[in-house]
Amino acid sequence: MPRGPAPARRVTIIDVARHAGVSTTAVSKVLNNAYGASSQMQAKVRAAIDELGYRPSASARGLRGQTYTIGVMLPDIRNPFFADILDGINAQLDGTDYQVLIAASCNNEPGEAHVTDAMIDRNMDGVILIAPLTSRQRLERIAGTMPTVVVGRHGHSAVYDTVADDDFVGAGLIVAHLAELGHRRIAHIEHHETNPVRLIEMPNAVRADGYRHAMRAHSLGEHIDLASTTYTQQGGYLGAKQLLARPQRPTAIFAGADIVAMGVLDALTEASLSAPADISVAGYDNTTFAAFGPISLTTVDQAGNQIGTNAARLLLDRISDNNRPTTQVKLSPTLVVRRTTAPL
Amino acid sequence: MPRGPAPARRVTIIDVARHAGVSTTAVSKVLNNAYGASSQMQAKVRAAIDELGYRPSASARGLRGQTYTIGVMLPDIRNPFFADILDGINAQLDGTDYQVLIAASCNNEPGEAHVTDAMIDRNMDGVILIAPLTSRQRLERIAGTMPTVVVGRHGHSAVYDTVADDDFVGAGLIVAHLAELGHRRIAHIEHHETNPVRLIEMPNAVRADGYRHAMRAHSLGEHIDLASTTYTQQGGYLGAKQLLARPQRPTAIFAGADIVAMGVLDALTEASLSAPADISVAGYDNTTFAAFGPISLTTVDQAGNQIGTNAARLLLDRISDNNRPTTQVKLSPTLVVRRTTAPL
DNA sequence: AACATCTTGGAAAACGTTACCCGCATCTCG
DNA sequence: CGAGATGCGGGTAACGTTTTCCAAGATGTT
Repeated sequence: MPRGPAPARRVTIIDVARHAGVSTTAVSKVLNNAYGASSQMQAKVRAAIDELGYRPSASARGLRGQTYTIGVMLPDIRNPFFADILDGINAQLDGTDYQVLIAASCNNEPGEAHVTDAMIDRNMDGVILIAPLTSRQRLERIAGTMPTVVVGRHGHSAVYDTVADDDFVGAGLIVAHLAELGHRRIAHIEHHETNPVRLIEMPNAVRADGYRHAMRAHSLGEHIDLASTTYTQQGGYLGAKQLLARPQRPTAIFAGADIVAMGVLDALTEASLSAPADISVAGYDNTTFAAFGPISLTTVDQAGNQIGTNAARLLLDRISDNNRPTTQVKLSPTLVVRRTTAPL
Repeated sequence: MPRGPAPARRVTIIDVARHAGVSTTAVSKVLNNAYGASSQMQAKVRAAIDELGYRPSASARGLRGQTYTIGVMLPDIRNPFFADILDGINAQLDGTDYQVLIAASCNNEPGEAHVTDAMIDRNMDGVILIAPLTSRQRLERIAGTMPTVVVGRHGHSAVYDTVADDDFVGAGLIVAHLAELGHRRIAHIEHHETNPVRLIEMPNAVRADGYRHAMRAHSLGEHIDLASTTYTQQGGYLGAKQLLARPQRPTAIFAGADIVAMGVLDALTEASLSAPADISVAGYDNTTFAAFGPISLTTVDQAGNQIGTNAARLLLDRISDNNRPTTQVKLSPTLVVRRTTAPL
């Protein structure tokens, strides 16, 4: 069964112009709210647009100027925290002419390079890069090509704006909470990192730093105990197994991310232990699943929604004025106490 | 601090041609592996491309032909089942020149229209629409504009390919499993639906149908009991509260989706009940979180990965030959028994 | 040797927009 | 009333590709 016979040529600006009895310039002016179009002409043109169902071609527009497209690079589509950020972005961009397109699952540097190149090739008007691994140098090159906002990475740049949560403070909140409950042997599962720049800029490294600092501040320096794996469920599982095998088993585990805490709970179940009866467990991110009743994980809320809103706002600002100085937004995390942590 | 002074004009095909001492036509031919380029010239051109770091502009390409972009429309980025589909799509497209871009969170018909229009405007080479609510008529109009694959919706079309799981069979698997465990009062939480076309085509409706049919096949017709809410965690929560308030409380609840089952477990926790001790609970989709140890939900596996792989393959086929007859792929679900269901 | 065919490369015309500039009316102000 | 603004509309040249063509030389066929 072959497809319909009519390939149906697209309606172009020329068709609209002819139908309204004006020039293409006029139509373009109306489309862009540009100067030099009487209200009478605007009406005529808009009527023609509606009648013909005309929609401008983004490709053609891109060749001359804007594409009205904003790219969002996501490292991991499974982490529900990123969904919160997206909601914030969408909320801010709703009602504008911009369309958000997401590129997901670029979980390593070459993958990220591929995605950002693709966004540049497609003449996107701006990009929001979420927790990128890409080197600083490359990030700045990208930002030199198109308006860029980097989310969830610390450090200051003269060419791109940043939005991040204060992970140092956040880690401190968890340690303080656990210490207050009487815990002393508080262990941390971190995402392994050796790259020197990332050790300063990446959230995971800052959280680990915040953990160490807070432990010392509570005079618990001697109990600092880290398992170094990855920010995945698997990483949490493996990290917990390491920690449970220690001669001095910790009484509380601070997982660097909720998804890591899931892996910890998994390992506890397997070892016939439970939280908080045997071991207190805390996460980070306050994802939807942390709030889920049967889990009810103590965690840190990053206000993903606000992160997204801020990122989108900064991007729009930069699109409209590429020469303004860069901005760094740092948001304050809050502690969310639930049922996986208890007094010792 | 103003941004760098060099806007750095993009390298174009003209620059490459000049640098290699050939025509732009020649460069284009090499780029597209078109006929009429000696291997000697290919080498020259490729060298120039590498030296200059040239990348073709997708906008300009789109104006003449392909954009090498494939759009994926996702109704809900929080449902991890869709992530499995995406993985399948990416796996199939990896290594090709196509870039996948996702538009998410269009959870109603106007939202979907907005997204599909945006994809058409951007001259995408093809789209994969996942569980769309859009009317059949509009779907066919979209498919008339660009290659389209519809995922997770039953029914046959002459203009677009489809990939779906056999939800009717899947619902039967759950009912059979529960009946075998001795349950008779097996209730179902469905996604409310009144639109007549969708009652036939949407997975939720087919699952509800499969449930009814299987109940009768097991001579349990008199115990058919439905709560009609939505496929969300909230929907599961509300549905479960309804069912728990029935004079004849069910002994097993079949939730139409894992995310719904989460809500059910939530409601059980709140009512100081637990699964499977007090009530057996089953979901549908086998999402990552169903496999999560502390939850360990009995469910139906849809092989999201294979769904994605098939959808991407069909799309590539249609892009290369838009006149071949349409294909309907129907995959068979499998039962995954875990720890939320037990003998009565 | 004459003719047909194939190979290799290039010139030039699209594709659909927007930006720049120009021309004509119509005001405004001394 | 003349000169300068101002308002309004259009002509046309880009933007960076791909896609016809077409020409010229090489090769093969009678």
